Amino acid sequence: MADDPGTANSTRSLAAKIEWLIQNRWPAGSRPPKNNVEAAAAISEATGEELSSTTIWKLRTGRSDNPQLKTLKALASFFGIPIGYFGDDDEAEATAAQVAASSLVGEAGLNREALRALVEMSDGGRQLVADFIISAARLERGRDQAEEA
Amino acid sequence: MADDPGTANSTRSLAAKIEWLIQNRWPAGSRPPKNNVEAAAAISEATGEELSSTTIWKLRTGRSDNPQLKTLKALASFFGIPIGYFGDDDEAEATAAQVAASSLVGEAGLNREALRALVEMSDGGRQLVADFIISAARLERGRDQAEEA
DNA sequence: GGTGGTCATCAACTAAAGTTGATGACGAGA
DNA sequence: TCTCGTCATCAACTTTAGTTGATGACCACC
Repeated sequence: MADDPGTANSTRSLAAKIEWLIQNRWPAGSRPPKNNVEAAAAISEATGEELSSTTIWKLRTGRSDNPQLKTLKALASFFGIPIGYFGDDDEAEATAAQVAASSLVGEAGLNREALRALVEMSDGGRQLVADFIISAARLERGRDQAEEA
Repeated sequence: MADDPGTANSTRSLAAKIEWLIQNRWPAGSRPPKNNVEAAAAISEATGEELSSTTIWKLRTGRSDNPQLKTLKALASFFGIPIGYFGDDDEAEATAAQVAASSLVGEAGLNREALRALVEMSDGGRQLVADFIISAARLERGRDQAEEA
């Protein structure tokens, strides 16, 4: 795995990313690469989204580098990666903070319903929540310390 | 917020997602919605990717629902979200959590403090917070609907 | 009512993504 | 060397995303 777009890729073309997926993340027993016909057939069957071998070829060779959403979905689904993998490197950097934040939320153990509610809330609402959390935490800490003493 | 971003998240169309972004995540002072011409101009200027107002309109109204990668990149970059937001619902929900988290972390150090407090909190405390969020969101929804009427 | 400006909507066009079928290069037997 | 099969490559076609310019609805303001 000399080149690894999965970790610290920087200026890799879409073609390179897709090539890497095919070489390194082929499912079904992590089988090594295939020919384009077989690749297309496997993806089509696995995802239900029809993809021709020529499309695979164009993407691998950079003949086209602007696939449509349904194509991206099919690839992402097949290789088990998020669509964001195909995003810009700029964006990868920008989302790093979000990924960190999301792991925080994961640790925090908020349930799905609450998260979803949080998403649709106004900024003011979120501020309210933030204040609530802080005072709740402060209360909790104070109570614990009181018990210790 | 005509279209409920949170409730029927499972079958949220691309159009609804984009509409939600425009209504709820418009940058530049979180200004309320715009007309399509202004929206397109702002996105074009901010991202360097030319987008016509008709394209925005088609996406908002569902007249087209299969945008190309460069369009997705422009939208994601402009709204400060990962491209995965446009993916399937599982993935969208995951990234929605990231978006929420980033909103929490976003502006004030106060919010960062809230997240940290959340991590330290007991399970019971977190449950309390989750319930608080859900009812706050419900209240907010009710208030919005009342104002609309 | 009339006039003017704004803006969503649409029809017609362009560009390019994706498909289909053909071709030719290449390797493996015989 | 000849033949056969495989497969990347390509050209021609279809489809549709995205653009451009026009139209008419709507809302002021007079």
